[in-house]
Amino acid sequence: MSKFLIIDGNSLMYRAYFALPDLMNSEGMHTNAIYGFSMMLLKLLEEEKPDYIAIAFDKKASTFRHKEYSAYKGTRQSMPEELIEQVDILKDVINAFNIKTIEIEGFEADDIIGTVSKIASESGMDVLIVTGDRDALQLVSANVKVKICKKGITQMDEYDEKAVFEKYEVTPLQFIDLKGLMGDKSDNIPGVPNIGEKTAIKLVKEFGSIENLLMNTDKLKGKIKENVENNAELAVLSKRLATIERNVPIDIDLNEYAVKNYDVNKLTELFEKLEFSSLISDLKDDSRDTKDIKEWPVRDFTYVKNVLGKFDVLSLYPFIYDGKIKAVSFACGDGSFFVEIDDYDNFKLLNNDKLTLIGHDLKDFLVNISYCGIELNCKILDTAIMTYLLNPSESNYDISRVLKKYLKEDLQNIDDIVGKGRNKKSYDDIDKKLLVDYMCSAASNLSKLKDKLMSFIKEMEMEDLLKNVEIPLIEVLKSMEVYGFTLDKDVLRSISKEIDEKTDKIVKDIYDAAGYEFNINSTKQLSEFLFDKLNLPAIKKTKTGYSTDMEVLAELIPYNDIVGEIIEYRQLMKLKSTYIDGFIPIMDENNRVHSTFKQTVAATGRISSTEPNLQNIPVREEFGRRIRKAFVSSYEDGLIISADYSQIELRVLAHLSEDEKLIESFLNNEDIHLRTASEVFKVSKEEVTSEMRRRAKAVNFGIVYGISDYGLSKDLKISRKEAKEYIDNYFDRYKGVKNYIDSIVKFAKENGYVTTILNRRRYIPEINSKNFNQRSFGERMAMNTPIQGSAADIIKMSMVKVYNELKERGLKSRLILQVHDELIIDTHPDEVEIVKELLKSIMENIIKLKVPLVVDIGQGKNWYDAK
DNA sequence: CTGTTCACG
DNA sequence: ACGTACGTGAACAGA
Repeated sequence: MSKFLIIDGNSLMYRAYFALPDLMNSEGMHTNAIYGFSMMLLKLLEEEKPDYIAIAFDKKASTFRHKEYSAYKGTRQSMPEELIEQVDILKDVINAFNIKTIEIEGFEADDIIGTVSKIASESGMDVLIVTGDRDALQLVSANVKVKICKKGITQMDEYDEKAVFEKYEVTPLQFIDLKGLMGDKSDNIPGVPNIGEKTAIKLVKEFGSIENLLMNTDKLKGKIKENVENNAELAVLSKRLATIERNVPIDIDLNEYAVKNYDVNKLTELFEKLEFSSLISDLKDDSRDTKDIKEWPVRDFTYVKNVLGKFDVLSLYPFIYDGKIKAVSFACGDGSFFVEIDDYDNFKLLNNDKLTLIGHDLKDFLVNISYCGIELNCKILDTAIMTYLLNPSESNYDISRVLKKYLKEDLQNIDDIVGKGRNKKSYDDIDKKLLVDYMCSAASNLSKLKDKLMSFIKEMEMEDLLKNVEIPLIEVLKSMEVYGFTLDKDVLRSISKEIDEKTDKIVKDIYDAAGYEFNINSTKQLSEFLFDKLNLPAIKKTKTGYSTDMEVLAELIPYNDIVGEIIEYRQLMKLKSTYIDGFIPIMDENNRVHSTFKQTVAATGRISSTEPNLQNIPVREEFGRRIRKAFVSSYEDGLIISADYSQIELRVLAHLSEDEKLIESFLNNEDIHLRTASEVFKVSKEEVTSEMRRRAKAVNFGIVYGISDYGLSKDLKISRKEAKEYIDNYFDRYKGVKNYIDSIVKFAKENGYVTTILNRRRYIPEINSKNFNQRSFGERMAMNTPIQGSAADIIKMSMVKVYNELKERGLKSRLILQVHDELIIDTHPDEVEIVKELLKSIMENIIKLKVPLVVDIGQGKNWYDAK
């Protein structure tokens, strides 16, 4: 059966006004009545779920009761100023709820309610009347109930016939007689003097009605008899005044009062103006909204505000164009909508620690809004990273590819919508329909994608890696990017000048030697000069001609002095173009450069750094190393502190292989290359020469890279036979390593993948190739990936912990860079000692291996000095 | 847009 | 007989 909810607007408005403290918004407007009324309305809609609803209001003109009795409601004070100013807004709110109000000239809300409830109940509906006034109890019948506010605004008593009788020992209709006898102070209904509730109930119970009482006054005694007899007319008038009119002449179509969706935009806007933030978040869990989303997916932020509070998991897909977030699509499950972004502050709506945001490459978005000062505290999940963990060798993790692969969803390519290169469209020229469709499809699939990926991740036992390392790392990398690394422009300029002077002279020398000018940077023109003009021996060929790389040039040095100058020119040009000319234009107003760290690029699990790449700043050659003098702290008198893992890859190898000798070396904190030299060359440690140590070091590198005699021979410029001897000797002495390498290759051949300490996985399809090169490549990957990847796991764990520790302790120092085995902290001068202790204790104890992890710390006013 | 070279771990 | 050491990114040249 349908349910008609009818509300006494005036009564509830007064009720809210008096029950609540004097609330005001920042404009000084009183809001308590609107607030209380809205709260009651929301609660009623949610609890009662009516099919029809109406709110009745008094009409200001005098009512028929005043005509009969001029003193009617005479004691009532006029409406307070603070309530009057709320009435119109309250009606706007009701309007935004899409609820119709009823007001009729000359009648009170009570009478409208009486009439409408009669019509509704006669047409077979259940009626629920909500009011603060007990008078309404007279309207109760078999299918009409009344709810009356008890205390405050949220507590209500519901009355049906039985409840009325239990409470007042009379029927609903006799309630009128009761009131006629008792009178009503608030309505200024006189009643019979000296008859209160007790006597009135007794009389109504005995006589049934006022009329019957007046006919039988002889049965009364004493003072009561006297009062009733002397006030018979008053009693009749009081009864008439107390009787709610149920036949107000109105033409009403009940269907007009069917419950509609409220106008979320308007309502949110009003609540925002009134500053009812808690109510905005109460506009929630309304399935009607999801329906709206599907019907019309373009929204504005007012709408978003309402919707976002409702969900504890939301998918988000941003459209970042020219470095700005132009639009975002939100989804809950597969319901989604699109919003254009005019004000980044709107993203603060996502600041909710109960919310989980699902995104694909969320860091891009988080970094972007962070540059505008917006930091979110919601939980995050990233489907791009999840996809990367499932297979870190993919060339890219574009959403369209991923959806195609895991959900068989076809998404139009974003490049087809936006255009590429010189065909890139201006934002306004983009086909909005296509963009909205693309973004909503992306967002609405993320949740399903997440579920699918998560089931695979659990299957592969990578949930810990995802949740404890990769996901927390997003915020760490974000912070590193946004904070940036401060550069000293003067240092760069002075090195630049030095390079210019040197190269000017070198270029002249080379042109003199050639007898003509050419582009020394061109491999082709340089090889013409070297191999045609100078007739030097061409040692190596490339696909396109003769090679002129470092290895070749080094061999040509003895033939002609100019070769040395070419080498120097190359080095200097590299430094200038990449690290000086490349850096100066990307420094911001605080002299900082902001790299982008890529979490889904390196197949081994490492992170990579781009634009600029801060992970390949020169260090090996002294001249290039001076570039590091330009990398300084952002703090006045601050320090750059560098903490690097000593021999982390060989330690990981010792752990994984459980090789006794290797473990022993690390337990005894030996010089690892010296020890290897003594083993490989079968001499005592005292007899190891520096050349032997150098070669042993190369052997160790070779082991880590997946050794081959050819590679080693080339690196050490020795014969393959000799290289093979080194390797054989090594494996003879380090049997555990040999066993490990054999078993990991075997594992890879059988399973098609290898794993790291944290169960990170890399597939190696090449390992079973019939092509020798491919297969060998696969074998080397099988050997190298668990080592390089486990080292990556370890430093990633350290990054998360170092970042969190600095944050929790409220330190000003910041983790600003990771270079695979090294963390760089921009350190506040007051925090040097604590940062050093913190780094060492966290990094060395982040995981317990079969060998200790050792961290070396360096400090200085710049990165150069921190080594 | 690919190839070469070279910067780092 | 095979002919690469593992993992990255940027600048430049020359189609």
